[in-house]
Amino acid sequence: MGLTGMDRTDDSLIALRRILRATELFGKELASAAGLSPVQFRVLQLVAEKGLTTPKGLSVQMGVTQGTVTALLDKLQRQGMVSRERSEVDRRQMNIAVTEKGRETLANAPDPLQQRYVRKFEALEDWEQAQLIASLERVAAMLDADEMDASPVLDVGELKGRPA
Amino acid sequence: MGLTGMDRTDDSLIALRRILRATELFGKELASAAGLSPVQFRVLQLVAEKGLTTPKGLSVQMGVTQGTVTALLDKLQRQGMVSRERSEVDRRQMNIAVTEKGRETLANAPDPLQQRYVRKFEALEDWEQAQLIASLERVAAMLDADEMDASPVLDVGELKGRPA
DNA sequence: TGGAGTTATTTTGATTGGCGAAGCAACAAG
DNA sequence: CTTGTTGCTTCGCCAATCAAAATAACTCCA
Repeated sequence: MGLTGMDRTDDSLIALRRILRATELFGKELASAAGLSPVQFRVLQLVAEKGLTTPKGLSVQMGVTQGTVTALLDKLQRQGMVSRERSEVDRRQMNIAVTEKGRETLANAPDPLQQRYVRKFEALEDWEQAQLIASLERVAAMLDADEMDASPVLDVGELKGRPA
Repeated sequence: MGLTGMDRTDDSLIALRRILRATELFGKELASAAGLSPVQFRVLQLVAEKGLTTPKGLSVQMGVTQGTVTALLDKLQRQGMVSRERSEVDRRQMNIAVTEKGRETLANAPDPLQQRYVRKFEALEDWEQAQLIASLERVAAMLDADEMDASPVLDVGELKGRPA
């Protein structure tokens, strides 16, 4: 059986792996460019996106334990990237916010992955963009949606409220 | 500016992140199912794919240093998953091969990500599959191809020899 | 032959990310 | 006020990673 079924599946998996690999490598690039580790950078981004979060929120979003988040925040705080303040409404909680320095770091750290991708994506024809989005969302759905706990995490996706 | 340009880019990035996240989580699942860490599993897979490799080859393929690979192979070897033998032709090199146990482990470790994905992918209409592949490859190209060192890594992709 | 330089691997000594369990403080419900 | 729950931190541990140094083997040139 020549170019049918299985081969196509392979092709799609290969493309997927390429995507995964590219993003992984760029993550490292990014990290060192910003003077933060990939994970630290990600935390900083999440905090910035939210404006204000809690360790708990981050741990759920990132799928790691709270202890891990604490450690990461320790480092970010030591570097002056985020601030930690006890919440007034519920004093068990800590409010995490980005500092000015953190914001600058984010602003000055060009995310090579996104920048390159964004540039190219925006150069595409309208219908191509639409097509790509449809495909990516479809793949994403095949990977996570059903059959899974529907994820504690979607966050970004939820903000945008995808259909399905 | 309503639903144009930027929003689309966002949508595509969100889908991308969803894909990334799903694979990351499944990696962990997989790992524990197989009794190996995600990275160890990946190494084992790579070795199996190649049939015979060297630490150097693996380090390039994975984008990590050789020291790291050595450590990983130590563990896999201790668990009887791979064998290390000095190469006859160049005795600086070590030949890494999967053992029977390693092969079994791979066979019995259901890759939930791939399985789920594969099942769904194969259920798609022909034209849908083609469309998805085209889109994924396009995205992959936008992420890695040009502008980058053309990557030391493609490996799987090279086996299949994609065009472009 | 015999260096000099290069390449493949391992070793060593860090750091980071991650987990689980234990501990502590604050809230919630009786 | 007790009991249970929740949010966070601490602690001890392990895996993954790196950079740099040490070894060993190869290559090449004179």
